[in-house]
Amino acid sequence: MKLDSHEFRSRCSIARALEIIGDRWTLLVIRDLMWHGKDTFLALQGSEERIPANLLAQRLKRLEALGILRREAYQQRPVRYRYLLTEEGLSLEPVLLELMAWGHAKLEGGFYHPDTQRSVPAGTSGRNR
Amino acid sequence: MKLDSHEFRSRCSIARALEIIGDRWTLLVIRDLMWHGKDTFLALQGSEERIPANLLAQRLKRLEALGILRREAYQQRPVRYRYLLTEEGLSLEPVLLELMAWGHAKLEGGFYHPDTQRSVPAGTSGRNR
DNA sequence: GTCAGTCACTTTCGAATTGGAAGTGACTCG
DNA sequence: CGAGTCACTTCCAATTCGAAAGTGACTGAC
Repeated sequence: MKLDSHEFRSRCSIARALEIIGDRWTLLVIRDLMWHGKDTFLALQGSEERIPANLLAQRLKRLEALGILRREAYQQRPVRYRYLLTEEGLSLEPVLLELMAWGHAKLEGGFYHPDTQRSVPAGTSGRNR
Repeated sequence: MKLDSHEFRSRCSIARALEIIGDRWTLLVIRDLMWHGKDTFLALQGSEERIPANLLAQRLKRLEALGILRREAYQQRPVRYRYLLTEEGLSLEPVLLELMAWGHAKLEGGFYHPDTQRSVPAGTSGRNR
């Protein structure tokens, strides 16, 4: 069921977007795929937030069905997949950037620079409030 | 319990942000407060997405406790409150804007221009995929 | 005064999801 | 062969959701 066959409960773009990605695990998976080179089940499972395996499996399946990501086999015996964001998935990057900016400014979270792949650790900015 | 006393499960800004606003009702409430002049319980309840009253009450209470919004009485008998975003809440606007851009581009959602308060209805953009 | 309507919640309860842990099958390797 | 690894799946208690009904404090009409 791709994005174009999903029945939405609202005409509003934000509400629609949140129906697709409005839970925290989905965006965290997309973050890891987008920026951190984590593209296998085990790598995604190994993030700091420690997503439970059943939720990770369900999210990957769902995001694939929606066309946000796709998987491709990188070996055959046993078959193993890597997961890759589609253009729909990649185009969520500005959302991630703004979330990160807010989390950095208001919550003292760390800052990742996607272009240079560098991180500023959490807690290094003053509280801007 | 304000943002500065919340215990986070991750150092990552995005994960932290999602711990605060990573459910769909929260951001929809913030959207209505931010752009649509819906600042009373009844007005917020009347949005197209039809948030259930118990969830709305809980989200308002939680967001107030976190310092994302505040409430002020606009009448006394019976006492009635309006809800207003704090600076923390208002600074989520770029997140909303990017969500809207993605939802508009990929999901044919409508587009709202906050500066002019004008809306382009859902379904008016071609599918850019 | 009574009654119906309004509003801001609260409560109820079944359904759905989450989260943590254990389990399973298909491998690989010593 | 057995142990370890990986990608899930299953299980189950806890939590959250969603829809509807309930409640209390009003207001206004009769």
